[in-house]
Amino acid sequence: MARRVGIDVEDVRRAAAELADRHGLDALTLSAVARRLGIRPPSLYAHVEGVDGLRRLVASDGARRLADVLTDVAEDRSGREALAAFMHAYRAFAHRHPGLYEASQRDAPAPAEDPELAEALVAPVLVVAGALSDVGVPADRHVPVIRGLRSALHGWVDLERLGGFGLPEDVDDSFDTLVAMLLAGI
Amino acid sequence: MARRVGIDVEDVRRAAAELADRHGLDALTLSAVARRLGIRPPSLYAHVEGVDGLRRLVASDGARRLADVLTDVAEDRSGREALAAFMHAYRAFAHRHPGLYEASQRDAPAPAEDPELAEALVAPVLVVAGALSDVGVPADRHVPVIRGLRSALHGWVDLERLGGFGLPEDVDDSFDTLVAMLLAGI
DNA sequence: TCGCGTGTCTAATAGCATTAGACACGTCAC
DNA sequence: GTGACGTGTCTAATGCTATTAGACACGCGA
Repeated sequence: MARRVGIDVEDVRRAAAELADRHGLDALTLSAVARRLGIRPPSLYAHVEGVDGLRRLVASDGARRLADVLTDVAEDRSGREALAAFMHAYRAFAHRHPGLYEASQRDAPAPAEDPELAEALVAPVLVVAGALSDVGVPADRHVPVIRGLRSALHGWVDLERLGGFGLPEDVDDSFDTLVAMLLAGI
Repeated sequence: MARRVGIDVEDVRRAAAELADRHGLDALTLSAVARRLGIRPPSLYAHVEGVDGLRRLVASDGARRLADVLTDVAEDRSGREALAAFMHAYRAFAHRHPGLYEASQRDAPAPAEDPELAEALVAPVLVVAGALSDVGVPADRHVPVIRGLRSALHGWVDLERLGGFGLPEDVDDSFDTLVAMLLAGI
Protein backbone atom coordinates (compact mmCIF):
# COMPACT_ATOMS: atom_id res chain seq x y z
CA MET A 1 0.00 0.00 0.00
CA ALA A 2 2.84 2.38 -0.75
CA ARG A 3 4.72 3.67 -3.74
CA ARG A 4 1.48 4.33 -5.52
CA VAL A 5 2.57 7.37 -7.43
CA GLY A 6 6.16 8.43 -7.20
CA ILE A 7 5.76 12.15 -6.74
CA ASP A 8 8.46 14.62 -7.66
CA VAL A 9 9.30 18.07 -6.26
CA GLU A 10 8.33 19.34 -9.67
CA ASP A 11 4.91 17.76 -9.29
CA VAL A 12 4.51 19.43 -5.91
CA ARG A 13 5.53 22.77 -7.33
CA ARG A 14 3.10 22.44 -10.22
CA ALA A 15 0.19 21.40 -8.03
CA ALA A 16 0.92 24.11 -5.48
CA ALA A 17 1.22 26.82 -8.11
CA GLU A 18 -2.05 25.86 -9.72
CA LEU A 19 -3.79 25.75 -6.36
CA ALA A 20 -2.45 29.16 -5.39
CA ASP A 21 -3.43 30.72 -8.71
CA ARG A 22 -6.91 29.24 -8.76
CA HIS A 23 -7.98 29.48 -5.14
CA GLY A 24 -5.66 32.07 -3.62
CA LEU A 25 -2.57 31.80 -1.53
CA ASP A 26 -4.60 31.14 1.62
CA ALA A 27 -5.86 27.91 0.08
CA LEU A 28 -2.31 26.69 -0.34
CA THR A 29 -2.14 24.05 2.39
CA LEU A 30 -0.28 20.79 2.66
CA SER A 31 -3.60 19.00 2.88
CA ALA A 32 -4.91 20.54 -0.31
CA VAL A 33 -1.72 19.80 -2.24
CA ALA A 34 -1.66 16.24 -0.94
CA ARG A 35 -5.29 15.74 -1.91
CA ARG A 36 -4.61 17.00 -5.39
CA LEU A 37 -1.60 14.72 -5.77
CA GLY A 38 -3.44 11.70 -4.39
CA ILE A 39 -1.15 11.21 -1.42
CA ARG A 40 -1.41 11.85 2.34
CA PRO A 41 -0.20 15.10 3.89
CA PRO A 42 2.76 13.62 5.82
CA SER A 43 4.14 12.22 2.57
CA LEU A 44 4.82 15.74 1.38
CA TYR A 45 7.53 16.10 4.01
CA ALA A 46 9.70 13.94 1.78
CA HIS A 47 9.66 16.78 -0.79
CA VAL A 48 9.29 20.09 1.04
CA GLU A 49 10.06 21.38 4.51
CA GLY A 50 6.54 21.71 5.79
CA VAL A 51 4.12 24.40 4.82
CA ASP A 52 6.81 27.08 4.94
CA GLY A 53 8.89 25.13 2.47
CA LEU A 54 5.86 24.75 0.23
CA ARG A 55 5.32 28.49 0.24
CA ARG A 56 8.97 29.17 -0.45
CA LEU A 57 8.79 26.77 -3.37
CA VAL A 58 5.86 28.60 -4.91
CA ALA A 59 7.36 31.98 -4.08
CA SER A 60 10.70 31.35 -5.73
CA ASP A 61 8.98 29.88 -8.76
CA GLY A 62 6.75 32.93 -9.03
CA ALA A 63 9.59 35.38 -8.49
CA ARG A 64 11.73 33.74 -11.14
CA ARG A 65 8.94 33.63 -13.69
CA LEU A 66 7.99 37.24 -13.03
CA ALA A 67 11.61 38.29 -13.39
CA ASP A 68 11.90 36.39 -16.68
CA VAL A 69 8.77 37.95 -18.11
CA LEU A 70 9.87 41.44 -17.15
CA THR A 71 13.34 40.94 -18.51
CA ASP A 72 12.05 39.61 -21.81
CA VAL A 73 9.46 42.28 -22.46
CA ALA A 74 11.95 45.13 -22.27
CA GLU A 75 14.65 43.30 -24.18
CA ASP A 76 14.20 44.86 -27.59
CA ARG A 77 12.89 48.22 -26.45
CA SER A 78 14.41 51.24 -24.80
CA GLY A 79 13.55 54.40 -22.94
CA ARG A 80 9.94 55.26 -22.24
CA GLU A 81 8.67 52.49 -24.48
CA ALA A 82 10.59 49.90 -22.50
CA LEU A 83 9.31 51.30 -19.21
CA ALA A 84 5.69 51.32 -20.37
CA ALA A 85 5.95 47.77 -21.69
CA PHE A 86 7.57 46.71 -18.43
CA MET A 87 4.74 48.14 -16.37
CA HIS A 88 2.04 46.53 -18.47
CA ALA A 89 3.83 43.20 -18.35
CA TYR A 90 4.07 43.45 -14.56
CA ARG A 91 0.34 43.93 -14.22
CA ALA A 92 -0.42 41.24 -16.79
CA PHE A 93 1.66 38.70 -14.89
CA ALA A 94 -0.09 39.50 -11.64
CA HIS A 95 -3.44 39.02 -13.37
CA ARG A 96 -2.49 35.75 -14.98
CA HIS A 97 -0.82 34.33 -11.87
CA PRO A 98 -2.33 35.96 -8.80
CA GLY A 99 -1.18 33.23 -6.45
CA LEU A 100 2.35 33.07 -7.81
CA TYR A 101 2.58 36.84 -7.76
CA GLU A 102 1.41 37.19 -4.19
CA ALA A 103 3.71 34.42 -3.03
CA SER A 104 6.66 35.96 -4.84
CA GLN A 105 6.23 39.14 -2.83
CA ARG A 106 5.30 37.59 0.50
CA ASP A 107 7.32 34.45 0.86
CA ALA A 108 10.32 34.80 -1.41
CA PRO A 109 13.39 33.30 0.24
CA ALA A 110 16.09 35.72 1.34
CA PRO A 111 18.91 36.28 -1.15
CA ALA A 112 21.34 34.47 1.14
CA GLU A 113 19.12 31.39 1.15
CA ASP A 114 18.69 31.17 -2.61
CA PRO A 115 21.58 32.95 -4.35
CA GLU A 116 20.54 31.62 -7.73
CA LEU A 117 17.12 33.23 -7.42
CA ALA A 118 18.68 36.44 -6.16
CA GLU A 119 20.78 36.56 -9.28
CA ALA A 120 17.74 36.04 -11.50
CA LEU A 121 16.02 38.95 -9.79
CA VAL A 122 18.83 41.29 -10.72
CA ALA A 123 18.09 41.03 -14.44
CA PRO A 124 14.86 43.08 -14.52
CA VAL A 125 16.46 45.70 -12.30
CA LEU A 126 19.27 46.09 -14.80
CA VAL A 127 16.79 46.31 -17.64
CA VAL A 128 14.88 49.11 -15.94
CA ALA A 129 18.09 50.86 -14.99
CA GLY A 130 19.08 50.81 -18.64
CA ALA A 131 15.77 52.33 -19.67
CA LEU A 132 16.14 55.01 -17.00
CA SER A 133 19.55 55.88 -18.36
CA ASP A 134 17.96 56.15 -21.80
CA VAL A 135 15.60 58.84 -20.54
CA GLY A 136 18.32 60.75 -18.74
CA VAL A 137 17.97 59.65 -15.12
CA PRO A 138 21.42 59.80 -13.50
CA ALA A 139 22.69 56.52 -12.12
CA ASP A 140 22.70 57.72 -8.52
CA ARG A 141 18.91 58.21 -8.74
CA HIS A 142 18.17 54.77 -10.14
CA VAL A 143 17.55 53.05 -6.81
CA PRO A 144 14.93 55.48 -5.47
CA VAL A 145 13.18 55.73 -8.83
CA ILE A 146 13.05 51.96 -9.24
CA ARG A 147 11.69 51.64 -5.72
CA GLY A 148 8.98 54.12 -6.60
CA LEU A 149 8.04 52.31 -9.78
CA ARG A 150 7.97 48.99 -8.01
CA SER A 151 5.80 50.38 -5.23
CA ALA A 152 3.30 51.83 -7.64
CA LEU A 153 3.05 48.60 -9.61
CA HIS A 154 2.86 46.36 -6.56
CA GLY A 155 0.31 48.60 -4.91
CA TRP A 156 -1.80 48.67 -8.01
CA VAL A 157 -2.01 44.93 -8.50
CA ASP A 158 -2.44 44.32 -4.78
CA LEU A 159 -5.36 46.73 -4.60
CA GLU A 160 -6.87 45.14 -7.69
CA ARG A 161 -6.60 41.74 -6.02
CA LEU A 162 -8.16 43.03 -2.83
CA GLY A 163 -11.02 44.56 -4.77
CA GLY A 164 -9.94 48.02 -3.75
CA PHE A 165 -11.20 49.90 -6.77
CA GLY A 166 -14.88 50.15 -6.09
CA LEU A 167 -15.87 53.02 -8.31
CA PRO A 168 -17.25 52.30 -11.75
CA GLU A 169 -14.53 54.19 -13.62
CA ASP A 170 -12.58 52.03 -16.04
CA VAL A 171 -9.63 50.37 -14.31
CA ASP A 172 -7.56 49.78 -17.43
CA ASP A 173 -7.83 53.44 -18.30
CA SER A 174 -6.77 54.38 -14.78
CA PHE A 175 -3.74 52.14 -15.09
CA ASP A 176 -2.73 53.93 -18.27
CA THR A 177 -2.99 57.15 -16.30
CA LEU A 178 -0.69 55.71 -13.65
CA VAL A 179 1.85 54.70 -16.29
CA ALA A 180 1.70 58.17 -17.80
CA MET A 181 2.02 59.79 -14.35
CA LEU A 182 5.08 57.75 -13.51
CA LEU A 183 6.73 58.39 -16.86
CA ALA A 184 6.06 62.09 -16.48
CA GLY A 185 7.34 62.11 -12.92
CA ILE A 186 10.62 60.37 -13.67
CA MET B 1 -16.98 30.14 37.88
CA ALA B 2 -18.43 32.54 35.35
CA ARG B 3 -18.87 36.27 34.93
CA ARG B 4 -15.28 36.81 35.88
CA VAL B 5 -14.66 39.84 33.78
CA GLY B 6 -17.49 41.28 31.82
CA ILE B 7 -15.83 41.92 28.50
CA ASP B 8 -17.05 44.52 26.05
CA VAL B 9 -16.83 44.68 22.25
CA GLU B 10 -14.59 47.67 22.82
CA ASP B 11 -12.27 45.53 24.92
CA VAL B 12 -12.14 42.95 22.15
CA ARG B 13 -11.38 45.61 19.58
CA ARG B 14 -8.61 47.08 21.70
CA ALA B 15 -7.00 43.74 22.43
CA ALA B 16 -7.27 42.64 18.81
CA ALA B 17 -5.80 45.87 17.49
CA GLU B 18 -2.86 45.72 19.85
CA LEU B 19 -2.21 42.10 18.98
CA ALA B 20 -2.34 42.81 15.27
CA ASP B 21 -0.02 45.80 15.57
CA ARG B 22 2.51 44.04 17.76
CA HIS B 23 2.62 40.56 16.31
CA GLY B 24 1.20 40.91 12.82
CA LEU B 25 -2.20 40.22 11.38
CA ASP B 26 -1.46 36.50 11.13
CA ALA B 27 -1.18 36.37 14.92
CA LEU B 28 -4.70 37.72 15.25
CA THR B 29 -6.58 34.59 16.33
CA LEU B 30 -9.55 34.06 18.58
CA SER B 31 -7.34 32.03 20.88
CA ALA B 32 -4.79 34.79 21.23
CA VAL B 33 -7.40 37.47 21.87
CA ALA B 34 -9.15 35.26 24.41
CA ARG B 35 -5.88 34.55 26.19
CA ARG B 36 -5.12 38.23 26.39
CA LEU B 37 -8.56 39.02 27.76
CA GLY B 38 -8.44 36.18 30.27
CA ILE B 39 -11.42 34.32 28.85
CA ARG B 40 -11.91 31.16 26.80
CA PRO B 41 -12.13 31.28 23.01
CA PRO B 42 -15.82 30.28 22.71
CA SER B 43 -16.74 33.22 24.94
CA LEU B 44 -15.68 35.59 22.20
CA TYR B 45 -18.62 34.46 20.09
CA ALA B 46 -20.80 36.57 22.35
CA HIS B 47 -19.02 39.66 20.97
CA VAL B 48 -17.89 38.95 17.42
CA GLU B 49 -18.96 36.62 14.62
CA GLY B 50 -16.04 34.25 14.71
CA VAL B 51 -12.61 34.98 13.39
CA ASP B 52 -13.99 36.76 10.32
CA GLY B 53 -15.95 39.10 12.54
CA LEU B 54 -12.85 39.76 14.58
CA ARG B 55 -10.93 40.70 11.46
CA ARG B 56 -13.72 42.93 10.22
CA LEU B 57 -13.75 44.65 13.59
CA VAL B 58 -10.04 45.42 13.40
CA ALA B 59 -10.26 46.32 9.73
CA SER B 60 -13.05 48.85 10.12
CA ASP B 61 -11.32 50.36 13.13
CA GLY B 62 -8.10 50.70 11.16
CA ALA B 63 -9.80 52.08 8.08
CA ARG B 64 -11.65 54.69 10.08
CA ARG B 65 -8.58 55.80 11.97
CA LEU B 66 -6.51 55.99 8.80
CA ALA B 67 -9.22 58.02 7.12
CA ASP B 68 -9.37 60.39 10.08
CA VAL B 69 -5.62 60.91 10.14
CA LEU B 70 -5.51 61.59 6.42
CA THR B 71 -8.43 63.96 6.54
CA ASP B 72 -6.95 65.91 9.41
CA VAL B 73 -3.46 66.30 8.04
CA ALA B 74 -4.61 67.98 4.85
CA GLU B 75 -7.23 70.10 6.54
CA ASP B 76 -5.37 73.39 6.76
CA ARG B 77 -3.18 72.96 3.70
CA SER B 78 -3.79 73.04 -0.01
CA GLY B 79 -2.28 72.05 -3.31
CA ARG B 80 1.08 70.33 -3.44
CA GLU B 81 1.70 70.93 0.23
CA ALA B 82 -1.50 69.15 1.16
CA LEU B 83 -0.66 66.23 -1.13
CA ALA B 84 2.84 65.85 0.27
CA ALA B 85 1.59 65.99 3.85
CA PHE B 86 -1.10 63.46 2.98
CA MET B 87 1.44 61.02 1.60
CA HIS B 88 3.75 61.30 4.56
CA ALA B 89 0.84 60.85 6.96
CA TYR B 90 -0.24 57.73 5.07
CA ARG B 91 3.17 56.15 5.46
CA ALA B 92 3.45 57.25 9.08
CA PHE B 93 0.15 55.61 9.95
CA ALA B 94 1.18 52.35 8.32
CA HIS B 95 4.40 52.42 10.33
CA ARG B 96 2.70 53.16 13.61
CA HIS B 97 -0.12 50.67 13.11
CA PRO B 98 1.06 47.92 10.76
CA GLY B 99 -1.63 45.49 11.84
CA LEU B 100 -4.46 47.97 11.65
CA TYR B 101 -3.22 49.19 8.30
CA GLU B 102 -2.95 45.75 6.79
CA ALA B 103 -6.36 44.76 8.11
CA SER B 104 -7.91 47.95 6.78
CA GLN B 105 -6.82 47.04 3.29
CA ARG B 106 -7.43 43.29 3.45
CA ASP B 107 -10.54 42.79 5.51
CA ALA B 108 -12.49 46.02 5.37
CA PRO B 109 -16.21 45.30 5.20
CA ALA B 110 -17.95 46.12 1.92
CA PRO B 111 -19.60 49.57 1.78
CA ALA B 112 -23.04 47.95 1.77
CA GLU B 113 -22.27 46.12 5.01
CA ASP B 114 -21.02 49.17 6.89
CA PRO B 115 -22.44 52.34 5.36
CA GLU B 116 -21.17 54.45 8.22
CA LEU B 117 -17.60 53.38 7.57
CA ALA B 118 -18.06 53.87 3.84
CA GLU B 119 -19.08 57.44 4.52
CA ALA B 120 -16.00 58.04 6.69
CA LEU B 121 -13.80 56.79 3.89
CA VAL B 122 -15.15 59.42 1.52
CA ALA B 123 -13.63 62.29 3.51
CA PRO B 124 -9.97 61.75 2.59
CA VAL B 125 -10.93 61.24 -1.05
CA LEU B 126 -12.63 64.63 -1.03
CA VAL B 127 -9.63 66.20 0.61
CA VAL B 128 -7.29 64.86 -2.05
CA ALA B 129 -9.69 65.81 -4.79
CA GLY B 130 -9.65 69.36 -3.46
CA ALA B 131 -5.88 69.44 -3.49
CA LEU B 132 -5.85 68.10 -7.03
CA SER B 133 -8.19 70.87 -8.09
CA ASP B 134 -5.80 73.32 -6.44
CA VAL B 135 -3.00 72.19 -8.71
CA GLY B 136 -5.13 72.24 -11.83
CA VAL B 137 -6.16 68.64 -12.33
CA PRO B 138 -9.57 68.59 -14.02
CA ALA B 139 -12.33 66.87 -12.08
CA ASP B 140 -12.78 64.11 -14.64
CA ARG B 141 -9.18 62.99 -14.01
CA HIS B 142 -9.50 62.84 -10.25
CA VAL B 143 -10.46 59.18 -10.00
CA PRO B 144 -7.56 57.78 -12.02
CA VAL B 145 -5.05 60.08 -10.37
CA ILE B 146 -6.26 59.19 -6.88
CA ARG B 147 -6.09 55.52 -7.76
CA GLY B 148 -2.51 56.03 -8.84
CA LEU B 149 -1.55 57.87 -5.67
CA ARG B 150 -3.24 55.26 -3.52
CA SER B 151 -1.48 52.45 -5.35
CA ALA B 152 1.91 54.01 -4.95
CA LEU B 153 1.39 54.63 -1.24
CA HIS B 154 -0.08 51.23 -0.54
CA GLY B 155 2.61 49.49 -2.55
CA TRP B 156 5.31 51.39 -0.74
CA VAL B 157 4.17 50.57 2.76
CA ASP B 158 3.37 46.99 1.82
CA LEU B 159 6.84 46.45 0.40
CA GLU B 160 8.35 48.04 3.47
CA ARG B 161 6.37 45.66 5.65
CA LEU B 162 7.44 42.68 3.56
CA GLY B 163 11.07 43.73 3.78
CA GLY B 164 11.16 44.34 0.06
CA PHE B 165 13.79 47.06 0.04
CA GLY B 166 16.98 45.12 0.47
CA LEU B 167 19.55 47.57 -0.82
CA PRO B 168 21.35 49.80 1.65
CA GLU B 169 20.15 53.06 0.10
CA ASP B 170 18.20 55.25 2.50
CA VAL B 171 14.52 54.36 2.45
CA ASP B 172 13.25 57.70 3.76
CA ASP B 173 15.12 59.48 1.03
CA SER B 174 13.65 57.13 -1.55
CA PHE B 175 10.17 57.87 -0.25
CA ASP B 176 10.79 61.56 -0.72
CA THR B 177 11.75 60.77 -4.28
CA LEU B 178 8.49 58.91 -4.75
CA VAL B 179 6.52 61.87 -3.40
CA ALA B 180 8.37 64.20 -5.73
CA MET B 181 7.84 61.84 -8.68
CA LEU B 182 4.12 61.64 -8.06
CA LEU B 183 3.75 65.38 -7.60
CA ALA B 184 5.69 65.96 -10.81
CA GLY B 185 3.64 63.36 -12.65
CA ILE B 186 0.25 64.77 -11.69
C1' DT C 1 -37.55 37.74 46.07
C1' DC C 2 -37.92 35.65 41.87
C1' DG C 3 -37.02 35.31 36.99
C1' DC C 4 -34.63 36.36 33.03
C1' DG C 5 -31.01 37.83 30.12
C1' DT C 6 -26.09 38.38 29.60
C1' DG C 7 -21.73 36.47 29.39
C1' DT C 8 -19.13 33.07 30.76
C1' DC C 9 -17.94 28.15 30.99
C1' DT C 10 -17.03 22.92 29.60
C1' DA C 11 -17.39 19.34 26.19
C1' DA C 12 -17.13 17.84 21.72
C1' DT C 13 -16.18 17.96 16.65
C1' DA C 14 -13.43 18.92 12.74
C1' DG C 15 -9.49 20.61 9.96
C1' DC C 16 -4.86 21.86 9.85
C1' DA C 17 0.53 20.92 10.56
C1' DT C 18 3.74 18.01 12.28
C1' DT C 19 6.55 13.99 14.15
C1' DA C 20 7.50 9.10 14.78
C1' DG C 21 7.89 4.99 13.07
C1' DA C 22 6.44 1.05 9.93
C1' DC C 23 6.64 -0.92 5.38
C1' DA C 24 6.52 -1.74 0.34
C1' DC C 25 8.84 -1.33 -3.85
C1' DG C 26 12.45 -0.58 -7.18
C1' DT C 27 17.27 -0.65 -7.92
C1' DC C 28 21.84 -2.02 -7.65
C1' DA C 29 25.66 -4.87 -6.25
C1' DC C 30 27.06 -9.34 -6.26
C1' DG D 1 18.74 -14.45 -9.62
C1' DT D 2 18.96 -12.76 -5.02
C1' DG D 3 19.54 -9.92 -1.16
C1' DA D 4 20.18 -5.38 0.94
C1' DC D 5 19.39 -0.65 0.88
C1' DG D 6 17.26 3.65 0.09
C1' DT D 7 13.24 6.16 -1.43
C1' DG D 8 8.68 7.44 -0.80
C1' DT D 9 4.70 6.21 0.89
C1' DC D 10 1.66 4.94 4.76
C1' DT D 11 -0.81 4.92 9.64
C1' DA D 12 -0.98 6.65 14.30
C1' DA D 13 -0.69 10.16 17.41
C1' DT D 14 -0.17 15.04 19.18
C1' DG D 15 -1.35 19.72 19.41
C1' DC D 16 -3.30 24.00 17.89
C1' DT D 17 -6.95 26.28 15.70
C1' DA D 18 -12.17 27.45 14.92
C1' DT D 19 -16.66 26.38 15.91
C1' DT D 20 -21.19 24.60 17.89
C1' DA D 21 -24.05 22.96 21.66
C1' DG D 22 -25.55 23.34 25.84
C1' DA D 23 -24.97 24.28 30.97
C1' DC D 24 -24.70 27.69 34.56
C1' DA D 25 -23.66 31.77 37.45
C1' DC D 26 -24.45 36.44 38.27
C1' DG D 27 -26.82 40.82 38.49
C1' DC D 28 -30.66 43.60 37.41
C1' DG D 29 -35.38 44.71 37.18
C1' DA D 30 -40.20 43.51 38.14
